[in-house]
Amino acid sequence: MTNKDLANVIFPDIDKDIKYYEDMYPNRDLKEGAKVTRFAPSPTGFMHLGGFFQAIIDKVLAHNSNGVFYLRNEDTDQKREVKEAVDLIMKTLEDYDIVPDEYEYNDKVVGNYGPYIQSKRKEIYHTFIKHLIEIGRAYPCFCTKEELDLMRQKQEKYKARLGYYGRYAKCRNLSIEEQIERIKNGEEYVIRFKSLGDNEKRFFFDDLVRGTLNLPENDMDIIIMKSNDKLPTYHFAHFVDDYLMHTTHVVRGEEWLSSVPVHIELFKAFGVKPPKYIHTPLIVKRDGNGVRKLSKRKDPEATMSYYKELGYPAIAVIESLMTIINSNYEEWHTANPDKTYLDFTYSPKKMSATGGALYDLEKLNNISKNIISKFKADYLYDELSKWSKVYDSEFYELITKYKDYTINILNIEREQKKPRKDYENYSSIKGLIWYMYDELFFNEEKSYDFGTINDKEEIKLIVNTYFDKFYNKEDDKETWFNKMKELCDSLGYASNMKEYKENPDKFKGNVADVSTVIRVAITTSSQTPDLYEILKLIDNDRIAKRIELL
RNA sequence: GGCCCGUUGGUGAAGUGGUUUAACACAUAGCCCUCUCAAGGCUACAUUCAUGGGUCCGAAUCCCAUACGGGUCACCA
Repeated sequence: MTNKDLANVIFPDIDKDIKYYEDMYPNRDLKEGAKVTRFAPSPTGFMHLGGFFQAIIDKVLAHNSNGVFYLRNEDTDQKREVKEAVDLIMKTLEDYDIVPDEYEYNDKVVGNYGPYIQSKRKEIYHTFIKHLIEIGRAYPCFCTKEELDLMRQKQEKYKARLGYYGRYAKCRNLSIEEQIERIKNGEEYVIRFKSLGDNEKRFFFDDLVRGTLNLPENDMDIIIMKSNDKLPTYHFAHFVDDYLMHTTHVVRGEEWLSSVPVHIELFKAFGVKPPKYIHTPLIVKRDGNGVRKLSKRKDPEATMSYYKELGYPAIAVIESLMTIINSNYEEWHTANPDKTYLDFTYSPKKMSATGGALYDLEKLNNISKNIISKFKADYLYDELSKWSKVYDSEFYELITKYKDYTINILNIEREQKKPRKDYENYSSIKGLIWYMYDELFFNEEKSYDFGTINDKEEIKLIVNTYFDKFYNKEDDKETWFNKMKELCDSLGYASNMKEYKENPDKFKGNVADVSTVIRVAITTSSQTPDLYEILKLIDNDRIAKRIELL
């Protein structure tokens, strides 16, 4: 009895060999230096910000080197799989315009290195595992959960390293006869990798972010194939897929750093070169006095859908992530305003290796405000329309009914060298311009705060005098403002701020107080864009109705 | 507990032995401008790089120890 017999008992139907697949997936025809990256999420039902963060890096890396960025669905944990997860992942990548060069979705396969779904690659994994068994580097393990628990307890008691290795690996030395017999008896088993490593020995490993690391060799006989569905574990699938798909750069979270010795030994067992690794910092958030990993349950901002619901432009989210990816990004972007983030040369060495990057929503808001302020009004309108259609149907109907009017509102203080920056996302817009719509203005609970002037009669006097005697929709801005000053003079308010400051007692108030009254009377808010523009957009009869409410 | 990674301001961080009196950006505060707000302009914000020791003429930068934070040790990825 030989290992070959064992391999045939375990995989009687596998008739291909490694070479077959190596020939099937030859080296990619790319120019020197082209990087092949992949986004490899497991479909568990939501898209984590951290995964997206990695996808951006993958995309930038591939784009910059004329390489390939592909999507691989890591669905080997069928227990955790959520059906719609794949749709969500694809949709998110589409929303952010980072659709991979190669992927598999809804029976559509793009690219020559598929299948890109791990559950469809079973035969390939089995072929590689069979090879390992044949050369004596993998074996069936019959240990039950209870036995493993017992082993762990023993290890804890004697303060030994935890895990299945060395003398604790009791199935590694079973005779082939016994192995075959137990399999034929229908015993449950997993396949373990037979490690040749020595935990006392160390080797050097280059992580592109952290530099050269000195790590202990792996000596764990890790599970490479699970018992129930015969699918590989992450470690083994990582080796097979990234080898066959010719990934050059693996971008993954730093939680994988401690598995590096395992992965290196796997590549070594097949005599092939491992890819380069970029272990990214985890994205954390402040929690009391400490920081912790962003959690999908506690932190809404951990999920990509959060940004969509609030209506952040996709590019704003990407840009804010870019500032974490490489902090010289902003400087670069200011120096190269016409380029996009895809043109930026990402350098892993410059990436912070700090325990965790704190994702800062304030920063996002700032970036987003700047980006939205540069949109043309009709583009903003289209985006707002798309967003509100899904998340605020009432507002959607309103802006659809008054499309041109809405565009005009959005255009206030926009067509200028330094456009106004007050919309941080689409969901905040309604709260800032609601008063422009009579449907909202006359139906919402309102409270007026006129600032320094609060005598009712005085307020009415100011407003009535202004609209009866001074206001004219045809006026240009300068005339308009001069009339505002005339109004002040006629009612005993200072039209000149300097004069007022020098001699406040001589006046009832100043031009700022008066314009605030008019502003609030029409909008209820003292914080609005340019009053002149606002008044221009509201017809006189609508203005009259608003004055009646005072 | 073993192993691994990390520790510069409120935040992201630049910085790899002297050009650092520690960049840039966000946030915060103040002033200016101003019909409001936003924007913009100006100014302030780490005498110090977790702590302690060492090497050196010179250290945030190199070495050692300690502390603290994180990761990992699953038939999850």
